Amino acid sequence: MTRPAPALLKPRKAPQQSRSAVTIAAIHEATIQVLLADGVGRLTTTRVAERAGVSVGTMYQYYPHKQALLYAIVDRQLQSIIEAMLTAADRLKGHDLASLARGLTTAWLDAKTADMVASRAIYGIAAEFDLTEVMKRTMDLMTQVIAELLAAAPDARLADVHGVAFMLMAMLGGAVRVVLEVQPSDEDLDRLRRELPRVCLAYLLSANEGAAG
Amino acid sequence: MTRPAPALLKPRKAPQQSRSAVTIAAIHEATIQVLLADGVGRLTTTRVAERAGVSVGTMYQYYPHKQALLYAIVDRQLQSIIEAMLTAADRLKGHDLASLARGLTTAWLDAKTADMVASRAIYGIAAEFDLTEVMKRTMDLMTQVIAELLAAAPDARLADVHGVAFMLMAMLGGAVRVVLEVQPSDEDLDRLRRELPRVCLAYLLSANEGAAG
DNA sequence: TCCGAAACTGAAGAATCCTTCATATCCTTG
DNA sequence: CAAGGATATGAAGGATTCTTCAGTTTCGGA
Repeated sequence: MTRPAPALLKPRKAPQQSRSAVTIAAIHEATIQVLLADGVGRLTTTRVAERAGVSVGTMYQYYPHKQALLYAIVDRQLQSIIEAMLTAADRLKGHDLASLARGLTTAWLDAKTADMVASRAIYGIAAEFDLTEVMKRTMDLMTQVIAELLAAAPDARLADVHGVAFMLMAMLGGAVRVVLEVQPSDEDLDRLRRELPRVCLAYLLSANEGAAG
Repeated sequence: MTRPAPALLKPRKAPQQSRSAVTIAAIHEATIQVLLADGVGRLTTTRVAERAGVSVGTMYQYYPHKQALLYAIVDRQLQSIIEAMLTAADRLKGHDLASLARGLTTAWLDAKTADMVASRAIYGIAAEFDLTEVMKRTMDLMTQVIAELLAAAPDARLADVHGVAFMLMAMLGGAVRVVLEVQPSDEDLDRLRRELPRVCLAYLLSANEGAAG
């Protein structure tokens, strides 16, 4: 998508006193709330400020424009997920396919549901401006990480490691996304948590067999 | 999400002369183009009219407001997908799990990629206002259809047919979505087409075994 | 306690955007 | 071919939204 201009997406200034940190947190929280309650279309600076209990001007003290605020929120969430996955990857390195299937799905679900509200809110802005770009980069990184795990698995004999990692990432990311997006019931979440590892493992074993010499 | 008001989402009037049909088609096409080129945020009535080569007023002759236009486009695409899937389901009824895995993924991918541009565009507005509602209903319907197919498969011995159908739908819908959303390369699409059936089949067999008496 | 910096305020300007409607043009049918 | 409905136009009103900035309040250190 050829969007407006990259613009300056960085925060305007960092908080120095503790009260401003509180303010920023309130703004973030308010943004997510408005996002979930009213949708992107009705996410206005005024509404966010109002719900955060601050004035509009305050927001503009930390972010040069609305986009920068949204970007900050998405970035924070993505970073948190990346971090969680990298930690999990570190722990899972060298484990067999079964452990990987279980470990990866658990880590992904944990990361996404830890702050489920934020996750759901973010799906809403993903389409806006150039967030696709950021999300694509994140997915590529995750795919890379998964590929390395697969390569290091003792019982793995995969012909196309990267291809399998790609599919795994698409399934994980996609399935969790569509489920979370529609305000899932507890039953739905349970099912996801129970079946997703099975899906991944079944696929891994199938791909492994198919490529066995 | 508590959104504005359901509003009247139906078209204002139906075309009677052939030229108006052409106009409507042009408006639809333009909407999708603007959506992909500029994103939801910059999708304005003026821009759409301009690209369609008509005046703004013309659009308001067929749709009471912008939302109705977007709704019409989403609805058309969803209906087309539903129809394709129902046709496929009809053909696949009574087939075994392997055929179902192959048939369902192929049908889904065909439906989504037939008008890939429209599909991608729609992912962008999905988050907006009450489209989540419509999409959820569509997904529920599809899940139901898949469940019936699974129940009718001769080699199926699934304990929780609905649960498996739910997962299958989440995987299909989700995986295809995340891949299409990021302007996939031909290689990505090939991979999806090649591996997705394998994923589904592997899962079905695994679930079938796990539940065998 | 007092002062300078940090943080906050919110009215108002500027920019969009949605929608209407009076008017003009194009078909079709009798 | 003339009349009447169907279709198209686009300037303008009304509403919303983003962003700024001059002025006020609060905090922290001296």
